[in-house]
Amino acid sequence: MEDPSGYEHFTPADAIAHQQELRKQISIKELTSPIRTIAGADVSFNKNSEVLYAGIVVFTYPELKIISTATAIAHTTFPYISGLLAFREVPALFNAWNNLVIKPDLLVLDGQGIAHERRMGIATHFGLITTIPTIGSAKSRLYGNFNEPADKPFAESPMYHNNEQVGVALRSKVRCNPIYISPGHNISIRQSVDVIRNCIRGYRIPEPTRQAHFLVNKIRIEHGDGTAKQPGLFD
DNA sequence: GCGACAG
DNA sequence: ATCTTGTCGC
Repeated sequence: MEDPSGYEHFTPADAIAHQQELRKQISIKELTSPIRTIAGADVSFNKNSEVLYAGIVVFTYPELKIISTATAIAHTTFPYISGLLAFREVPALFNAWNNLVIKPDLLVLDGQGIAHERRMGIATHFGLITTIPTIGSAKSRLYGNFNEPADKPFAESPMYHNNEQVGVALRSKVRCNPIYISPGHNISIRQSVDVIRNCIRGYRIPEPTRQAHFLVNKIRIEHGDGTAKQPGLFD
């Protein structure tokens, strides 16, 4: 398990080279051990602020009762660059992860897994450095072509790049845009979708991610970072 | 050159 | 991602 704390000084070229190196270790295969706990992770921040608020919420599975949470506040100067999200958010998430006393059997990240140009979405990246099985559940598409899934509960449509499937567009809620599911590491595509389906509780966003989102926004506001505005032109 | 572009 | 009120549709 390596330390992501050095990402701060990476250039975009360094980051891409690192992804090319890490991708060699990706394993997409059935998770055979039982899933008794699952967790959701998310990061919150103010636009144009270098402070990130990371949080992880652990649940029993498949009941989805919250049993534990952990947070971390971190600083970063790595900008948001499409395709390099992990280099901005993983260090903060890693700190929250280390603050978790009981590690879950599976972790859901807010972003892509292998549905990425180098198969290195944030879920895959986090799975590789922690060795924990991960699933990427994104609110919008980054990579992969697909047909619009039917407007029926849990309708699915595979996402491909050439002839390779990289994920699934899932209609988690009727009359809402689909969510994009892809395995991160140490789990299969089919299993990733089945687990996420079991985590949908009446909302478009799966419960682990939803609760993690509430948690990180709460600590951001508590920390007094809730209403920072654009730097005034005269102050 | 033009369009796309996780959070 | 965050800010932010109303408004259209089921």
